[in-house]
Amino acid sequence: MQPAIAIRSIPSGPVPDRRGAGNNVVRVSNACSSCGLGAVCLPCGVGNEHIEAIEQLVYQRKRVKRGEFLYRSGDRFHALYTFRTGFFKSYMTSEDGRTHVTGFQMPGEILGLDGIEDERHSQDVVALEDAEVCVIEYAQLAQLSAKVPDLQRHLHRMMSREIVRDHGLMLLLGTMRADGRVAAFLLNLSQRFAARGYSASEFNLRMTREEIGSYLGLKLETVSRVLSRFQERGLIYAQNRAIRLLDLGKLKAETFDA
Amino acid sequence: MQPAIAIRSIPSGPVPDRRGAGNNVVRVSNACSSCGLGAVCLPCGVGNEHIEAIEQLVYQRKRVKRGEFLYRSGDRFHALYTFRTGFFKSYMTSEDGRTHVTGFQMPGEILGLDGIEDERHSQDVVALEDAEVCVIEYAQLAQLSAKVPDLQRHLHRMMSREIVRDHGLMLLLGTMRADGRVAAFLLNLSQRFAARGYSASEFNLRMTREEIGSYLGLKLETVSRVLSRFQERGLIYAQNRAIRLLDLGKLKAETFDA
DNA sequence: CGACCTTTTGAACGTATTCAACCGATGTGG
DNA sequence: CCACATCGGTTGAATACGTTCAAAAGGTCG
Repeated sequence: MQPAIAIRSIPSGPVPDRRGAGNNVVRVSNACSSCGLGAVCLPCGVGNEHIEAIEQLVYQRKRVKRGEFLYRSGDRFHALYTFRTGFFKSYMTSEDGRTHVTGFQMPGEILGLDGIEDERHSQDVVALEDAEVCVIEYAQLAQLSAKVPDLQRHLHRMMSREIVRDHGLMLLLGTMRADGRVAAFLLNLSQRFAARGYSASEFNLRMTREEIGSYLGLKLETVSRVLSRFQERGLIYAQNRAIRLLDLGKLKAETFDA
Repeated sequence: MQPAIAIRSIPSGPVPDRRGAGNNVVRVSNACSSCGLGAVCLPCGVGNEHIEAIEQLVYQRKRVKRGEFLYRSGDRFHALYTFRTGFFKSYMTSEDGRTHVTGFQMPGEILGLDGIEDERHSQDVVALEDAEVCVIEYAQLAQLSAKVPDLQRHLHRMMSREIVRDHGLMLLLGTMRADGRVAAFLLNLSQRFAARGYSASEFNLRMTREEIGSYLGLKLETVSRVLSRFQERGLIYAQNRAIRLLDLGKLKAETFDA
């Protein structure tokens, strides 16, 4: 048995302004410019001269506690969401009740795109960690993006990114063995933590083995076994939710055909 | 051995205007209004008063012969595509050379959305059947959709639909057994043929067992075996590319947990 | 008409799943 | 504060499913 390690939990993001508070709707007027997520969030790629306009879009903040839903399948679509702090998972349920986790979302990533098609959401989105969510009314976003080409472009890009991401996941689900899937999953998390300024090699998982398995098309026991195997081989150190990546090269190699 | 059946191949769509021909660029000005794909294509959902504007977008037609690429991974993105006749497959290739078919496209469906993100296409798209493609310059589409809210809405909807479609496929790849996958695949094709006015129960596959397998995350032998099994049980009749669905109910039942 | 590609089918194999037991951490109520 | 219940995670053994390897037949296209 290896010694336990202490991995600091990811610190909370900056606390937003609370001026002009309504009842349960808190206005956060110039939030975006002080948010620190600029590089990964909506304003990214939009010129500074339009930041103000974007800030007007995010007219409402919402707190979603761990275990609560941001939205549910069948809910009427009216807004897109991003968030400063917290962690979400999204999942689909089929007619006959099978469920599949479609993604885990980190601060700055967009949620709600599944609802545009037919004005109803087709997934459930639940917080795995308390979250501060920025609500972007779709009607307003559409209106503004018609006036600000950069914003339109950015919105399209985000949707396209989601499509490309999904294709990547399909490739993983369609062609990789269990070891490759888990390795790819860990490397993906690592990269996304790094993009947010956290350690690329040490982090805490926010989800259970079962949720990982659902995401990767594996059973929870298989995920557990693969993690144990990686640990035996010295590729990672895993203690429950705490993960330390010890050999990124070998982990990457696992994603090749193996 | 059952007797061979003759399945009519899907008739070609209407032949577009060719007035105002350039060199290899053929202008097809009021193509959309006479195309017959309205219900499934770009103009769908956009008021008649704007049809003309949309027709201006499709300023170029392109012929892509069977086996030729519409675009390739890495190609610079500049346009979205739809088509009146033909059949395409799209696929991704990973760093280490594994490939995965991400979709089979029928007339009226949109191609190219994967390229918006970083101005490069991330997939290869190849014709499985000679095709007449409508090229929609992205810059123009973006410009027009800023002026025509219905068009903007419709564009967003198409991207969202692609996202939702991909999630459905992920669910299939992540949770279904071989029989369920193949059944779901056949039913999906059936539905899409029906939406285009063709028989829902009799059609010719345009793709090989290997391509089906790549799409479904199975090997070609497995696809072949499942089809044989379905045939023995009287769910379908399959003779090479010709498919006849004999029991939609039982086929649907295959997609439930089995 | 001939070469090549696609499809089918069989048999052996390997990988992930299933079922089950156990452990440890977390949280609740007495 | 401790006892207990619950949940999440690990591990083992047997099983089931899809893959791999191989051979042969049937189609298709130049």
